[in-house]
Amino acid sequence: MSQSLVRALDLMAQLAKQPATLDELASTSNVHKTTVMRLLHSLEAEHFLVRNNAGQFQLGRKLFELSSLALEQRDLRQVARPHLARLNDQTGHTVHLAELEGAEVVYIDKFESHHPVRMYSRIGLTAALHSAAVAKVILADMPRSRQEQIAAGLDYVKMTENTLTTPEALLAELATVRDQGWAQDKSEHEAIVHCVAAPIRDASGRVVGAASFSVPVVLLNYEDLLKLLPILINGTEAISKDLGWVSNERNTR
Amino acid sequence: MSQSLVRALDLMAQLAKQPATLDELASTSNVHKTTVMRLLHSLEAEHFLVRNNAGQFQLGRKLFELSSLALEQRDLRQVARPHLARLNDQTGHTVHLAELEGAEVVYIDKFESHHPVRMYSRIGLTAALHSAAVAKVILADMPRSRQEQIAAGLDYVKMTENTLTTPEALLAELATVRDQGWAQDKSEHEAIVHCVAAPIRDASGRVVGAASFSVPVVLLNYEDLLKLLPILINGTEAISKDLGWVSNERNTR
DNA sequence: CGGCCCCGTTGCGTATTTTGCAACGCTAGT
DNA sequence: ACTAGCGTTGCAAAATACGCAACGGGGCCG
Repeated sequence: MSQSLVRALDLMAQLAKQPATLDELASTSNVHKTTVMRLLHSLEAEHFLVRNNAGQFQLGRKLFELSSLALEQRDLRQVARPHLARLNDQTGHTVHLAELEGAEVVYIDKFESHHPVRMYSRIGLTAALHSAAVAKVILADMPRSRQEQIAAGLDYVKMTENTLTTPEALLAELATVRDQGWAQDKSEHEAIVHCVAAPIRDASGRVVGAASFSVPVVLLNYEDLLKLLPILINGTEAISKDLGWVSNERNTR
Repeated sequence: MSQSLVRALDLMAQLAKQPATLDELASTSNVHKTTVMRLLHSLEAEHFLVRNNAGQFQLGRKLFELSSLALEQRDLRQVARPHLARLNDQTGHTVHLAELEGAEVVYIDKFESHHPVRMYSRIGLTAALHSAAVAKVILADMPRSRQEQIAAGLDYVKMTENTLTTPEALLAELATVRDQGWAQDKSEHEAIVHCVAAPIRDASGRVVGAASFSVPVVLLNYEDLLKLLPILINGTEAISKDLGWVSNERNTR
């Protein structure tokens, strides 16, 4: 496609992990040193890159600026933010907001736990479609045919004892989620955390995103986790209302 | 430099402001439609771009991922985070963290005010060197010669009544900041907010960043703002210590 | 129903832009 | 003084990106 662009994006991805020197970048990317340098210069000129005190290259302010700007553009995020902050304040637990982006479910906002035990996640990462609670919630709203298509295409990496590993299991789970109006992740992704998620709908009644609590099992057992559900659903419904959703409307997909 | 790359970065900057269609992007960037499309395709393939429901192009998850990853790489940010969170909790006011990046002072972290009146800022933006308190703090640590060089190169846009408008005024201010160990922004940037900032030092004693409180004048008058100073400095010193700074060391730049 | 406008897409020939090579300069460390 | 690591430059070759012109499919309006 566009060679130089793709190469530059790849360099940025490398630099996101850690600052590096020219030669390091050139060798790990199999691109000639000279070429790498020219790309870096362009990135630097546009402030996507800076050299740090050690003389290494690292990503620069323009990247952060575009990211935060673009994130603000997402209506869902804007509307949800105060509600999610409230959920976080009330419970002290990690709150995530996820949205469908193409064929992936992406975390677009996060509020850190107030407890010392944290879980690992990051804005911009994708949620595993067969294990994350937020993904289940979003998939559950899709037409059955699409669900089957997606379920057939996953590779069901077994991340813990409880991970669903077959399309059938996933489809059955999605049916449950759809009926009950929320989803769980009972240590299906990471053994040490479990989650509950609930859908967010817009004026058309379609699910446009999901919010979740992620809690280390050492803090709350499954039973206590479920006690957070009313609070969560209260929050997601408030967000949905802000998006124009009317609750008494018959949700006829 | 690298034409296609620079063009692609420019497209991303456009899209950060708002989602757009192919033709819109082509016309505002003076690049042929076909070319724009090919660049967009490359960006899309790398997940820097997605099409939204309306069929428009918007920035995608990879951008967010790289940004948050790269931000985590910044040692200062990592170390400062819990301290800043505490400052934010204690006071409820907006807390900023800024760092020198090349010849610019960039906001690399932010904790929102708990009060309804917020101020406008964004991670990745640069601070105005002649008015922002965080910038003053960082500049104040530089050698006099460098200060003069920078002071001579600014364009002193007058943003409020109180904005410093001459190199002399700025240099005098920097001397004061250096002596007193903190800086103010008395409605010099925005008439409705004032700030106080304090330096963060690493093991070498050099100033590596600054943290600040930004408070709307309607919430606190200047006198009350200054009462936040002990809390702020307490926080920045704690961060400095975490970075290996030893307080009794004579600060002989 | 027909025509129009907006949006994205494709094929092709050209030449501009990017690429790789080889060699150089600088600094720091031994 | 020698070496190793890092970034930089000039140049010639060609691969890559470019612009053009034209197509196709919706959706909207008359």
